[in-house]
Amino acid sequence: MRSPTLTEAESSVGSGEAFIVHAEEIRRLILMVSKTAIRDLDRRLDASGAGISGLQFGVMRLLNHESATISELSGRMMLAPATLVPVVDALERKGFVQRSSDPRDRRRNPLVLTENGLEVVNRVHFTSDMDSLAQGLLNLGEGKAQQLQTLLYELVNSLIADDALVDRALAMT
Amino acid sequence: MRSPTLTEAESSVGSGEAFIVHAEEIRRLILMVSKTAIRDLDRRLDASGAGISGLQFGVMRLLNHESATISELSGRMMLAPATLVPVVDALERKGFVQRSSDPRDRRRNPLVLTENGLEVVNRVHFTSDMDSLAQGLLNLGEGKAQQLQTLLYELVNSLIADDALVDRALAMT
DNA sequence: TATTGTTATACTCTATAACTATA
DNA sequence: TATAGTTATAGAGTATAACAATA
Repeated sequence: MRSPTLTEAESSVGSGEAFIVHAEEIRRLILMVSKTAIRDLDRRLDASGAGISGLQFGVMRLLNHESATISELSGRMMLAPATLVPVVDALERKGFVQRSSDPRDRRRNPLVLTENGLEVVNRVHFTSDMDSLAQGLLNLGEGKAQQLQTLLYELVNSLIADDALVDRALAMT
Repeated sequence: MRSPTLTEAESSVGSGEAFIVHAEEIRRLILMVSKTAIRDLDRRLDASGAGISGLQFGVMRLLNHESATISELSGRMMLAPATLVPVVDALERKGFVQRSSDPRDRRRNPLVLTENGLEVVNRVHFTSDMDSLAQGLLNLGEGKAQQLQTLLYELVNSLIADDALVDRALAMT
């Protein structure tokens, strides 16, 4: 039971069925890996005692590279700006992030890490060698890990070609 | 700034640094792809008019293969049993799923799809050729899509070796 | 004692709509 | 008109703890 509409790409290649099968299986595998990765980070954040969530940590990590506004973060993380307001509120309450202001455009409130925030970002990592994902890649071997990374990179770039929303998404929780 | 503890695997290979870098990047890419896949399904479910969420659909899809209890589903989906209770409640309210009983073990309540539920599962698919992911794989080409699938499969099996929780996770939202 | 299903509860993640201030 | 940030609100997803029924 297929969708009756054929895309140009599908009809030009003529093997849409195979790709659906791939997509379904790849989807399943990717979701399993990502659930594992999210749980890895949550577990490590719990152990760190910093008292922050994965999303809060994702924001701090982006701010570690460069200051950014809520709008800019929302673009990079594929989230609605309103979603980030309580996240930033919490980080400010905990003293890890501060809202600053831009004299040249007073609508903007660039966020900056405090010293405490910096300390947390440097202490807790997104990925540690103890994580299931890192261990899994270790089991896989260097060559295959490299191959996988390359293929995923190409896939994401292919997604970008089709999907404006992924466009500026450079980092995520 | 590394974790001071070395795992056996890491010290035996002696290149933990490289794997951390891989893991960090692969983590990022995988999360982007999975966010895209989840959004694909949500969009399709909205369009289908069935009025169900991704998680609800995931449950129905597992029941399409064979009847299962909440406990069994929670194992396969890596979720707490309590998480699934309101999900099943909603599906039962909508008339897509029914709780039955097992005379041989009266603690168990195997879930079964109703006729309406069956219709929904067969009409809406997890993945369609219109999805960003399917399109991305199409752009990637058959050979690379196959390679990617194989590598992900090996990775998940490597995860399983390290992580009992992923063990029975055969399907996810 | 252990397991299945459940209730109660709470927290995180997420979005939409409507608003204020600024451009 | 458009953008940045916000408030209000709502809903989905998730977990833990404690309990009843059953094994």
